[in-house]
Amino acid sequence: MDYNHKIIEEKWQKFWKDNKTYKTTNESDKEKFYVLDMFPYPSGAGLHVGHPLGYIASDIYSRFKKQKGFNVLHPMGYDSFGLPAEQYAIQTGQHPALTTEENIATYRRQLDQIGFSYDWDREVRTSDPNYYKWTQWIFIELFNSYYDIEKDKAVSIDKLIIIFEKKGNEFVNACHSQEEIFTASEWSAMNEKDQREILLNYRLAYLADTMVNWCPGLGTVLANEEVKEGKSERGDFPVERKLMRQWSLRITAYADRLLKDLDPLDWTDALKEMQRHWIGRSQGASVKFKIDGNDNLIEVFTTRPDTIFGVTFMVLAPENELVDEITTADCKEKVAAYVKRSSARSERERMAEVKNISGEFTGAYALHPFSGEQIPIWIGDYVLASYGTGAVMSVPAHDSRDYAFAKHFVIPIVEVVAGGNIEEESYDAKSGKLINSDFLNGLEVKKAMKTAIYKMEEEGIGKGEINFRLRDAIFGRQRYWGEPIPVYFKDDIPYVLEKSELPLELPEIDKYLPTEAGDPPLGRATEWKYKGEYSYELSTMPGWAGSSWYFLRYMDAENNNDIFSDDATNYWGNVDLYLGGAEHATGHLLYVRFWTKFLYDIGKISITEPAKKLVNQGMIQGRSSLMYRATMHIWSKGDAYPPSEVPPLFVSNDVYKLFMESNKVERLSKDDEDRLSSYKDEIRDLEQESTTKFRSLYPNKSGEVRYGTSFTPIRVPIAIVKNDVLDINAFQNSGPENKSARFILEDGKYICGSEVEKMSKRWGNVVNPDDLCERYGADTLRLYEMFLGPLEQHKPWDTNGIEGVSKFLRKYWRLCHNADGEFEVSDGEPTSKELKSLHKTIKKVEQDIEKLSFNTSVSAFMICVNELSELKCNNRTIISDFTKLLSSYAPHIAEEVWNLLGNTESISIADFPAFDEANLTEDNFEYPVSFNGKTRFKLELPSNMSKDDVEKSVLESEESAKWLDGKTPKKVIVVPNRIVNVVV
RNA sequence: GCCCAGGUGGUGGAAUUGGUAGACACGUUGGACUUAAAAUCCAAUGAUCAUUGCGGUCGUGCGGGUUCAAGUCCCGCCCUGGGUACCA
Repeated sequence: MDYNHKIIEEKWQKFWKDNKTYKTTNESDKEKFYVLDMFPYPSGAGLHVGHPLGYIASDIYSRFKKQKGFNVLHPMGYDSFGLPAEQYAIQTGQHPALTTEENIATYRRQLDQIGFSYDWDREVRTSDPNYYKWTQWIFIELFNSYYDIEKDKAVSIDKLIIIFEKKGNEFVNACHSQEEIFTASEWSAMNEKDQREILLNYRLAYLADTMVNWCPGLGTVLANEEVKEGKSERGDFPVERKLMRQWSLRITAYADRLLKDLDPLDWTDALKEMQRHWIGRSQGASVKFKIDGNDNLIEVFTTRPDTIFGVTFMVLAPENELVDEITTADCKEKVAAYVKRSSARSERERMAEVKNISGEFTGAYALHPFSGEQIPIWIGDYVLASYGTGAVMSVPAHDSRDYAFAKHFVIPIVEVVAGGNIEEESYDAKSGKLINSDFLNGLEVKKAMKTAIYKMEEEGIGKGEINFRLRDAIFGRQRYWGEPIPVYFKDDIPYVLEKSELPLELPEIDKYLPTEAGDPPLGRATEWKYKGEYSYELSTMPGWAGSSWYFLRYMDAENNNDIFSDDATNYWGNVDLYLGGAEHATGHLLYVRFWTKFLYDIGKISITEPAKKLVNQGMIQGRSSLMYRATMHIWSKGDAYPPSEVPPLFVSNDVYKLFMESNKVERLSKDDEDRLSSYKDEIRDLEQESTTKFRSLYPNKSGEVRYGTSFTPIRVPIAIVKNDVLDINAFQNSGPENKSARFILEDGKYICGSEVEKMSKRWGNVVNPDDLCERYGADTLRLYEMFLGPLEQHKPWDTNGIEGVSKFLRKYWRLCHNADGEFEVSDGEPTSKELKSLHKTIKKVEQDIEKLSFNTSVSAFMICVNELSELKCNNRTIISDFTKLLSSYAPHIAEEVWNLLGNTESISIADFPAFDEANLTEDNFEYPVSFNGKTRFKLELPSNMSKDDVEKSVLESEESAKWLDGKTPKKVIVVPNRIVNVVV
């Protein structure tokens, strides 16, 4: 029988399913290994060829690890809450659960046909109440915890209450947003409502009035990382800032740990750098400035306390609360106008106007903490209300933004660090000696910083401080299709549900839109009340809630009594290899690290990081095909021909290029000139032809058809293009307007141009894995996706190349099948050549998989099969070992051959073939001999020959004489079994 | 602007980490088999000069440098892709 992928793949997929071949247990003597894919959001479009790339890589890796004797956990599930299903529900009225269910079924079918070794018994879906019950459970834990800075961990809120009862909050060292200080007796005197209100300022999940990113287009708030350049990441709707009472998670409490623990992780530097930047730790000091004639203080954060004597003005954010209070009467009007103007501008506009310097003087003065000098207080857009205290001390000599501001408004600039030229620009570097700075004079910047902070602390002016760019994460979404937040309100105060009351399930609603009163969609469920009495929280959790801990649930997915068992998490530990897209760098990957640390703090798990090693697979881009359409004119004195009937003219790629070239360069080569003029003739002929035709069709109209020589690239569906050659027939049948199309061809073919861009329906360049599985089979698809190039790299998809790997599999099949298509292997000892070929491959493939270099191992397979074919090898041992080697890449064909070899068990439990160096030793080595670094000839010599003998043999060889040309070599370099270089 | 990643044939990409640049494939061209096609197999394929042949020269984004030897290391640029954006 010829290699028939359809029969074979169906057969083994059924076998794996029936026999639960890939079931993983939590009890094993073997060492564990956890390979995780970032789970997909099941979109309606299904998978395109780019999605499975990472899944195939991780599948090969898992199967390989299994072969090497590990107990491998390799699960899959769905991030099934999310906006698209809800948007679809709004449009169609169809319940998102139904759409999601259908989409998941499609995904599953597509995944199954590629032959993955997932243990499907561990599947999770974030939208399944059995799963989100535990997401809610974690929320309750967060609500019931605060962050103790001294212990540097989350602690039960009950402990905090005890402290309040004993000592009040003055000495509590916790992460909080509580401003007032109270004593123990004051606490005890408070009613429950006030107490609970205060506790909210300490909880890790808290409700507070916060500036949020409000997206009217989606009708919900978004977290910072869901906003890209002022627009929503999903849907690309504008986002505005708005003050709202919202649920947030106090991720900032973990900022330091999130930063510190990054170092030892085996993640790419780029990714770690992105996280570091996102967390944005800066060290400096907070300094208090008195205001002249006002009791308030302006507190600022600065990273340059050393430049304190260079402060010549202060700038407050327009939103700063102090603005109103300190502005003098004569400045009121202008300041108010400025505040109004900047508040009206969206975040996006503000960003776009970075270069525009704007601001307004408040009329008020601050007093320099050391010199007591008056410092004017300004307000300005460039100071952000959301960072630090929303106020800065401006040191124009040593900060480029302050410099620009000072220059613009003509404010004095005082140099305090020597080394730059402040006439020209600010000197921002953190090196040089202090000048004009009283007690800091003569100190180096670093020393000056310490001294300044010391003095500030001594005099109670300020203190050393660390600031983070990271903001607390907004946790509520005014949406339906997400986890309900397990909270109800009594007297406007939030209470969490008892854990025994979970899950709090999503209620049914009539429409997936906000209520008339403007409440989120859950407000439509009017009967939905806690104990039939208290209102539930109406917003739901964001998309990343469920994905922040799913890797743990896989370890014990079927546990009904607990979120997961200690045994399971202790056994599986961290994810050993986590594979997914780089787009999750600051969203998902930061949150999953945060929740992992929190679960560690409360003693649920014993790891502090989710994944030891993380790899981002590159995106597979689409390759769009382009046609070039000539501009068309109708020249007419009177009544013209209807333009819609003039046939469009398309020119082939080469023709297009030639025309473009002729516009760019002054002179074309003779050859090109000739071709160009022949194309021009062709265009003229077509114009003539059309004109003649129109004259006869429309005898009453006058005119001429002309085609211009400027061209518009038009995308054409890749389905009607093969190897860049357009199927002209198919194109003409693709639409009425194309029916009459004219072409200027090259060699009788229309060659399309191409462009690499995102794979998308819009560009007609989507390639579906279903078609490829049907035509070539899953094994071929798997191999080809890997063959395409390095895993991490972005690369364009080009279906043409798939023939190569398809040929390879058929060649491998033929190795163990005779001319009649019958399975046939020979017994007996393999030859040394055969062994050499095999073992070379074993070594290479093993090394390659370990370093995730899958593309090169596919080449190695091809080389091996080419060699074995050459040797006409069908030796049982060789075929058997090679099959084991191949099985992680092409599991179906490997199972089949394995079975034909007489094995009854699945190949997935067979060991990885053992490598024996002895098979690779060579008697001779063919030395490349170079003269002055240029390879001139090759010389075969025994591999154990000494350096001196090699040198001698080389110099004595006939060929050398020619290159030495009678001269004596200056130097001869011999690298044993590598190279010989003669310097003349 | 800043921070990453990357520039190698017509194309995707290899290169034992300083040691034969272009493996392996695609594509193209020519050939074999066939009534024909498909499939399969064989050969050529970086550029250029020369050609009867041997062959020569150039060549890993650009310009320098280190070295017996550089795609690989160092210095200075250019370009492409990604991230980020007044973070005090």
